[in-house]
Amino acid sequence: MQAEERQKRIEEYLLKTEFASLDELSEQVDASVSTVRRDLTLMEALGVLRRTHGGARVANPKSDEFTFSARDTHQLGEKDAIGRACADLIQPNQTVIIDAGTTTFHVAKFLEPKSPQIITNSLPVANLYSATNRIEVVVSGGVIYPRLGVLVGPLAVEAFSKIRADVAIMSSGGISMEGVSNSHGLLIEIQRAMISAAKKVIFCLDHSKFGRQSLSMLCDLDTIDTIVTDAAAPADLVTQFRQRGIEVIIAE
Amino acid sequence: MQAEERQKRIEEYLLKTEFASLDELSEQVDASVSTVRRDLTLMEALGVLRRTHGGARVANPKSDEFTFSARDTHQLGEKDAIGRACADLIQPNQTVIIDAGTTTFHVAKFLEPKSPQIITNSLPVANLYSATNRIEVVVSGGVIYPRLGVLVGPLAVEAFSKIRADVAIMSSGGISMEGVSNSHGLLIEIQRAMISAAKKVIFCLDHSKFGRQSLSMLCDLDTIDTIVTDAAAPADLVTQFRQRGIEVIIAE
DNA sequence: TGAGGTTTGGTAGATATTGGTAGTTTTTGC
DNA sequence: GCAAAAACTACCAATATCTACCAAACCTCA
Repeated sequence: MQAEERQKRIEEYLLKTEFASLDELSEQVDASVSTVRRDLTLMEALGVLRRTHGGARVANPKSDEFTFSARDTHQLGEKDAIGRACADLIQPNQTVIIDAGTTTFHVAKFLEPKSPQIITNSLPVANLYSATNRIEVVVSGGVIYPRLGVLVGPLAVEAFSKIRADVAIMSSGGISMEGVSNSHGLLIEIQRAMISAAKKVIFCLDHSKFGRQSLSMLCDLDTIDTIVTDAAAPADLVTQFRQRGIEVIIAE
Repeated sequence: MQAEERQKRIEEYLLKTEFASLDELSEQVDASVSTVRRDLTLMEALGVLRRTHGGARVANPKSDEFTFSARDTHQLGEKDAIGRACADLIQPNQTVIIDAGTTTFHVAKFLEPKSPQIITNSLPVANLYSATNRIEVVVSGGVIYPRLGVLVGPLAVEAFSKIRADVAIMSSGGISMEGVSNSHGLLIEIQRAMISAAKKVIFCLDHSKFGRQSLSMLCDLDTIDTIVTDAAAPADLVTQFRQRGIEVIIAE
């Protein structure tokens, strides 16, 4: 790839994610870390972006667009690792449903090489691939849920009830032996539709979700095929989930 | 192959891909790398493209009405004025359909005070209000049309056929006495659905669209209630449109 | 047909870019 | 506040690409 093309892709990627680590960028543009470093130095001089320790962020963040993913530098490393590990589970050319949420967004970042067909109700995920034609992205309809950039409402539910997919990549507010729960009542109905549309159900949950229980139950453990989490997940719960026949993948 | 033919093909290829390596181009036009090199040097002198290390990129990436770019400053002033003038036509609490396109995007920017309900298939418009909860935005479903950030396909058409709105704010590639035309075939069907869903149809067209005719006809003049344009619109056409009973508003 | 010019494909040496690696600085975790 | 880990800088060797030039092929027109 040409230097300019690489730099443009870095810029576009940053506009979507607001912040990115060097490793992430080097993977995205398929170049060595050294090269990305040089690109960043150059682009910083041009005022396109600002370098930080370990990565870069956009110089003038589009104010509102990605509030949720932007502020989410919380547990960035874990979520990145979960994203990579989960993307590894996807076979090329599969049809993948991606739930809205910060963790699943990080999965979406690493899906491009698998060239899957993606179906989502998340605007950030949609934006991630709106410029490339390497991946077909289907967006469910719906009303924008303010601040989260999620499409909700009957249009969304309907969209997911009409389709079939190979995998659903989900996230939620908490998981315990009782099942998976989520705090946004509006999302539950859509998530259920996603789950029943997919042959395989993967939940991406960082360790902080373990043992937590939110307002409303989403589904019980039998629904889950695979859980992807990070190294800090409590070992006892992991063991119990495995005994229940759930594949648990510890990222990194 | 003739030199000219070769250069034309290089240009066309670049317009499609934006970047291309020498090897890629030499394969495309079936000539040696040396020849392509010479072509590129010549074409760079003519301002058609810019050489880069290892290849070339187009000098001014094409931006038709629908290619959306955050840094689109092309005729920014006019489009802004049109946006304001068009937003003035909207009554508070109306339901408004917003077509995809750069001009209509500028309308969307000024709609917030009217707190309308917005229905759109444009990702940029959706992003504009994804963070605020002062406006309800309904996004049609659909497949993302690469690079344009527009949702197309049956899901989109279906979404608009099921709804009713007060106003449709449209744009297109050209308008003449024969009617309104557009270059993207895929969008036509959706735009027709938008038009028939709305009680009132407003077209936002900067002066460069006047007298132009694109590939496919979208609708005839009788369909249009109002045209919003800028001061540089050709007076003769404006007069003729008015005689046909269309309200023409000159912004600024 | 053949001289004269032009275009083409290829090649050697010069130049630029890339990926990797020491050694230093910054950040992190306790 | 200290030690370990991560990231940065600066440099080097290995590629990749560029320029400039040459000979062969290809026109053109008398």
